[in-house]
Amino acid sequence: MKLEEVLFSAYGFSSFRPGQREVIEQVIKGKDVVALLPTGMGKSMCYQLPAHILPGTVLVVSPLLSLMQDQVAQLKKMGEKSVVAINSFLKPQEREKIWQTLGSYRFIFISPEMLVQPFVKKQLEKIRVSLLVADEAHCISQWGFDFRPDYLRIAEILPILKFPQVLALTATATEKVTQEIKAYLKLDEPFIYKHSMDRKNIVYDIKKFEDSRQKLEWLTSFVRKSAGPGIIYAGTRRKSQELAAILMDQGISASYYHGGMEHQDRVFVQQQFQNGELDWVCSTNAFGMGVHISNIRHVVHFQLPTSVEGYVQEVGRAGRDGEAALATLLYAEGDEGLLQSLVMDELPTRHEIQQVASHPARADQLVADGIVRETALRVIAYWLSRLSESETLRQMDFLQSEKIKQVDKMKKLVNLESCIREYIIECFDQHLKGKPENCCVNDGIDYTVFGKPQAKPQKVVLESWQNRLNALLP
DNA sequence: CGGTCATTCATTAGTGAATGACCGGTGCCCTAAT
Repeated sequence: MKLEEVLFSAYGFSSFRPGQREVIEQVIKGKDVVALLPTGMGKSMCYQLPAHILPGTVLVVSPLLSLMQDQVAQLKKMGEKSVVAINSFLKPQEREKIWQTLGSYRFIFISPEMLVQPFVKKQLEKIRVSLLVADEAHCISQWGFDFRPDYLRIAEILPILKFPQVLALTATATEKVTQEIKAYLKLDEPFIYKHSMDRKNIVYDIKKFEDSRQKLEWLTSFVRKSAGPGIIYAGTRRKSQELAAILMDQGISASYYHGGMEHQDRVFVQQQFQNGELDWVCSTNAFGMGVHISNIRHVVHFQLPTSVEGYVQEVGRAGRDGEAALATLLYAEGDEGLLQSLVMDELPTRHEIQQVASHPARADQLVADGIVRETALRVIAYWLSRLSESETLRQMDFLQSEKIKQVDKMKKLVNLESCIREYIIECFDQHLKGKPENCCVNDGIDYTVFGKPQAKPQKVVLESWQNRLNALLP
């Protein structure tokens, strides 16, 4: 059967999007693949379609529980019944049942943390996995080194699964990140598909101010005269709430989102935004992954992101529909401060490493006493189980210097006098092929194309059935 | 770096200024306590 026929019979699509065919062909041939496809290019089809041709299960490593739930729901909606997410949402009974029937699933979604647990490994050993997928594979290098070290351990599952082929998917990866993905997933000679990272319909703007008050004044007047939906990225949780409050005061439809909120509140905000009931979300960098909304017109950065990669990911959430979208980066003197210090705090300190190394049995106590941070302990434990204390210290120094380089690239972007699009693409080790007419602040921007806020239809208030019935009756 | 919170001080009573310490973002896990 031809691929198009499978595509049509299983999913009802009649043609592939750019890149999909190339990637899927290689997967079916049995190659390992690293695929860099921009947001909104149908990455998930790259493993969904092969699942209908390969004999065994497709195991998908996914970074967020909410993303997993989403993907499962989406597959079920398309009529796929044999799909499951293994995570902490499961009740013990459900979990027990899943272990019993594990081999019968066509798709299994799992977090890296769950994947490396000994019991889970033992369960997965019993089944036939044809394809291991690392979804959002840039997380390996974005989070693996300082935040979620289990991301560096995904390859441990390969011998247990008797070396299935591997597919790594991401929208943003520099050459360095691509190499790290290859190294940590133990891919010898993968087929690498790289789509251009450039998003032609995104226009890059930078606004500079003397202090944060001016920034705020600009933001409120900008939001009032701009068409949503839009995301405003703030540097801290508190700031995201503050900005949302200020906008709401002006009668603008806005809310906030950050990692410190209750899970259900986060889900609620995201859904409101996706349903078009909310024009603006003020958030930390927690917001965005797994947000499927195609018509985001604006992404504003109220503070600097910590890397160009992070910036591109956040900006990339705009304009998935292909229509013009504006990315505005706001800068006030002194803004680098927060950036610098956040980045300095990311990695375990020398003191933390030395404490854990000299009291390995009391590590948990060190966390309880507030001497070592919990995240730091996990990162230290990962490295100390592989390297000596002095090697670990050296590794952290090295990672620190890499982070400083990333921050410097971001600082350079703010002060750029040449084309921003060109600079960004070069940060991703690619070359720009042709500039759009509306390009960036340094090449001149036509602001008229991004739309003005529309008069919203009055919100429909759902009446109770009694009231509606009464209204119908004379 | 910049904002916030706690402490200190002067002093005769509850507050207000000044100083210094501290913190800031991203998520999985099924733990222990309700």
